[in-house]
Amino acid sequence: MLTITLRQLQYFDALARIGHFGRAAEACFVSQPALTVQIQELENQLGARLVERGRRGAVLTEAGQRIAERTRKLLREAEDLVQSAQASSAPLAGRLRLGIIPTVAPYLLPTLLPFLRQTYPDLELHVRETQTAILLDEVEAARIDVMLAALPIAHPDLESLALFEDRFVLAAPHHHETEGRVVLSEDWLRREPLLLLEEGHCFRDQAIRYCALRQVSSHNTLGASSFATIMRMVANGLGMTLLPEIAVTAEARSEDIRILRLEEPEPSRVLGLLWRRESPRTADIRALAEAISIAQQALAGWSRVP
Amino acid sequence: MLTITLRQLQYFDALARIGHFGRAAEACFVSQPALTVQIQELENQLGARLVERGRRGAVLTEAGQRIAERTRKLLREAEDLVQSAQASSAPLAGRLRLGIIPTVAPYLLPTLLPFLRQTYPDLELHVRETQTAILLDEVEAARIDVMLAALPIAHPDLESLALFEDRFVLAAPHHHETEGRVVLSEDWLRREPLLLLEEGHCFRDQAIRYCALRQVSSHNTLGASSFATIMRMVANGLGMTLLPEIAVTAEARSEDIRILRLEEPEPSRVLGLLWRRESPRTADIRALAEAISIAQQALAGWSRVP
DNA sequence: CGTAATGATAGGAAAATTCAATTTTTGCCA
DNA sequence: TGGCAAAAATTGAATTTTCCTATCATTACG
Repeated sequence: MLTITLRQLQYFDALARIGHFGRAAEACFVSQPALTVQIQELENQLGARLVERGRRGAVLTEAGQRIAERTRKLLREAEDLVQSAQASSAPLAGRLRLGIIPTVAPYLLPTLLPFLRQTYPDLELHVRETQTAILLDEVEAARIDVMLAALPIAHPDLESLALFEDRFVLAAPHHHETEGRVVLSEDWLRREPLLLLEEGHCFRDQAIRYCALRQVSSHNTLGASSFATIMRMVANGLGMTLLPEIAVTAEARSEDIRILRLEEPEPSRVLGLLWRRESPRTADIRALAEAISIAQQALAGWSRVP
Repeated sequence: MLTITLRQLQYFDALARIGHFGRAAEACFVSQPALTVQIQELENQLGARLVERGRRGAVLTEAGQRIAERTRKLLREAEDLVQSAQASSAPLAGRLRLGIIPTVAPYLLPTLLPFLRQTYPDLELHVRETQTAILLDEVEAARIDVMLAALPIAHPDLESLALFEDRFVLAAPHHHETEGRVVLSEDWLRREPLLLLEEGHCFRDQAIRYCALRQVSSHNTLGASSFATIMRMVANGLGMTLLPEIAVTAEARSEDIRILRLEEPEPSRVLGLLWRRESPRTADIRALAEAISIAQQALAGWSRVP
């Protein structure tokens, strides 16, 4: 008679992911007993033990793992169902949850958000900023609808759309008076350390890969959590950094910083959207892509890159 | 936050299928207001109108149709999830819902059920007897797990497994003293009307197709709802009929009935199981197939077909 | 108009879910 | 072994949800 409930499945999904009754309950914004009871009820309904309770929290049984997999799928589809209903009305109306990587969000959003608010007043955009790996998890679990990150990302269940190319430029202290394109040499790097973001940022990896390609070692990598910090250091003559062009306008205001183009072929990243292939919001997502492109073009227009 | 409930979806699914609040409520074993309220709640949660209420009941809106489709899919998967848990323990344990066509059920079940009860005491078999078309719907909607019917049936979402061949024999009044194989001729059919089951039984269609193949017209087709009725008439000399061999032992007990083999190539049907490709019970279903084959062989051993 | 069919609404009862507080279980370590 | 601490289960009361009966509102049709 199908007596289980979506709530039970949500609790179980949280428990399966987190492996701890108390913390899973917290993640669901309910008390531990509430979650415990629902899990027990689910086990009764299914006639199978799903988790082993032990000193170190909850561990899924074999059956539990199978069920957890189906549960995730079911919850994704339930999400889709709700989204699908919301997508029924106008384009870009209702709630849309967008994830953006930290090396893009602060530069794109100031242009994108006002534009969206004006063009699609019925859109309720939820923005989440984290690193690619976490965003990928969340897209896959239908906790966000679409993410903006650096492509390419190969994933069987995700679809992607490239939006624009974002070149990397060199930000150095103002005493560098070089004209024209710059060559990144080992020699130079020794004099002027390269400051990079902390681990986990894909931009950091891309920068390191570029250095490796240019046969220069990129040690001495501070590990800041934002360009703002790094640029403060650059302005104070503590080193230089690679900066995505999209960030130039915002981060290189100071007269103490000199923005230099790199020799051809210039390094760059391709930014694009990713979403679950089965997402019912594809129409909205394509409209969003359009909006982002417009915002980016406006942004590029103001750039003071030479 | 995913605030809809499976119950709402069940009610909506019933409403979508039935198109009438009162009767849908009845089908869900709740009162009409209960269903109405849940549908309203669902519409609120989704932020979309799903049904047009009118004088002639409820009609789905365009959005409603899309949602109904997703709802069906979701409910199917929820069913699968529950089944999948029940399938975890022993083979053929837990509830298994089997649909059988009426021209098979009464002959196979008396042998099959005791055998299953003995071999798989933990199996809780629910048997449903109806015609192929209805069974197909129910298999597809995951309201039954597997069906036994005459193959071939082509359906993208269903898998099938042929179990055994069931020949057709001729059941005629005892005054027919013919020895050996019989040829079904137009001439004969004029003297002795062919009695058939009512519309909807696939066996009726198969019988008619055989007659057409043999170039004899098969009008005068009473339309009984069971072989029992037909055989009573045959025994009283009111005509003859085609009978599946599986039914011979049960239906041709009377000395007033003569069972005659037909000339080669003998007509027959292939009986087999059908189930949804994604059903989590395939292991159980294959065990069931085994059991049915055994039951059928026992049955064939007792047959008094010449 | 009245009527019959259909869905919506109201009010109270029953069931479920939840929370805070407490107890039991479990594994660990002295 | 016995105490300790973390984790989950249980308890009991409060809250929320769901349901039912009875009634109302709307609509189309004779």
